[in-house]
Amino acid sequence: MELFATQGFAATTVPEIAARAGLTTRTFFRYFADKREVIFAGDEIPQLARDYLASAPAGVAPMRLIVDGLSRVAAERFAGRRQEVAPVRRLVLADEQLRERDARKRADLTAAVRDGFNRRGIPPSEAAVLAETAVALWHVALEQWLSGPDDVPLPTVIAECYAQLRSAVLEAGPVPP
Amino acid sequence: MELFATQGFAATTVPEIAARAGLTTRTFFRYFADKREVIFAGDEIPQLARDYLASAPAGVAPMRLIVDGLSRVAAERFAGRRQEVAPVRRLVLADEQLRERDARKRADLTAAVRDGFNRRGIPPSEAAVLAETAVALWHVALEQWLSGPDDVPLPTVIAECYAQLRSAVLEAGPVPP
DNA sequence: AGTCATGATGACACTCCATGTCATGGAGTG
DNA sequence: CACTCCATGACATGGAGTGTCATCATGACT
Repeated sequence: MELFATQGFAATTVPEIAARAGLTTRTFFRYFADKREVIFAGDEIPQLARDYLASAPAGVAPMRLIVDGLSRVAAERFAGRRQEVAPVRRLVLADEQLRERDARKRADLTAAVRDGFNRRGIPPSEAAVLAETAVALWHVALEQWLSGPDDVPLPTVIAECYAQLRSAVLEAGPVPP
Repeated sequence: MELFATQGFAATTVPEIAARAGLTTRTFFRYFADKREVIFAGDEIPQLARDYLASAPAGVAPMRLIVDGLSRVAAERFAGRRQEVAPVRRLVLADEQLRERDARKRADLTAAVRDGFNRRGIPPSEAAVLAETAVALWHVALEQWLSGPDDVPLPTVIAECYAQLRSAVLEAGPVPP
């Protein structure tokens, strides 16, 4: 992180990182699949999503499960950590390769949520729509939370985003026949 | 595409591609920023989205704009081309690097749609939610269309996906206060 | 026809990422 | 004390991607 902060991600080589950590390049690649993973390794959110969807009571409306689940993850893993998450996020957004890897991680999370809904007996097509919606809400809320003032809790932002989605759907009405 | 079909994407080197095309490796990289772009280059959909949102009449409900716009792009650019798009999609889904690039292209499209809504005067936060929803619907519908039978038109799948989103939101109701 | 600018391509060298392979050494175990 | 196991180092290699200069075809202008 020190090297990235001073030189940027792209300009920092793996040998540099390894040397700073007192290791060889080869050992670096034994811990991280590639250079980008050094930022993203150890992401537990997909597993959290699976666990939450597996343990939630049956019969709850899926979209309610989503808003509840997002708020819970927000409260458990992000509350009070905004000042610590924001710099990493800035680093990711500043580099094309990292944005790309971030997009892949997002796809991984979507797959986890879709899988979680499938295991709850929701048919694949609907599960896909729900998973995409969940992750979309999550990302918009996170981005907004990180770029906004420090005194707004993430669950509040999530609720606002969902409210916007809901009103957009209500305003548009059903699909024309 | 011939090389990718027989060897897979990862096992095909840029010198191989260049030689098959009668060019040098250096020239390949003058046309494509990297090896992955050879699959994705020339994607016009983000620009289509911008144009559509710029030219659509004012006052239309944004979510209606989305469903209409997606159906239009589907009809204009994908109607009858399912047999031609599906193999490329399979190639992308079979390779990790290509899935990653695909995720980035999706993010690019999201940015274009968000921008389009912003230019229509929709506030940033709402525009972000709308853009994410639009691209989510698009991807789910496209995936479902490509994996399903050949006689279902893409606009129909889009309408079904939106209907699922709408009923999920209606079922869940407003956010708890 | 001759000259010149332009742009595309080839040729070459180079750095960095990523991986396969074997050697080494230290921590436990009997 | 020998032995196994595992992490790391050392080394070699190949492929991606880029900078730089030379070459050559094209077309405009005189």
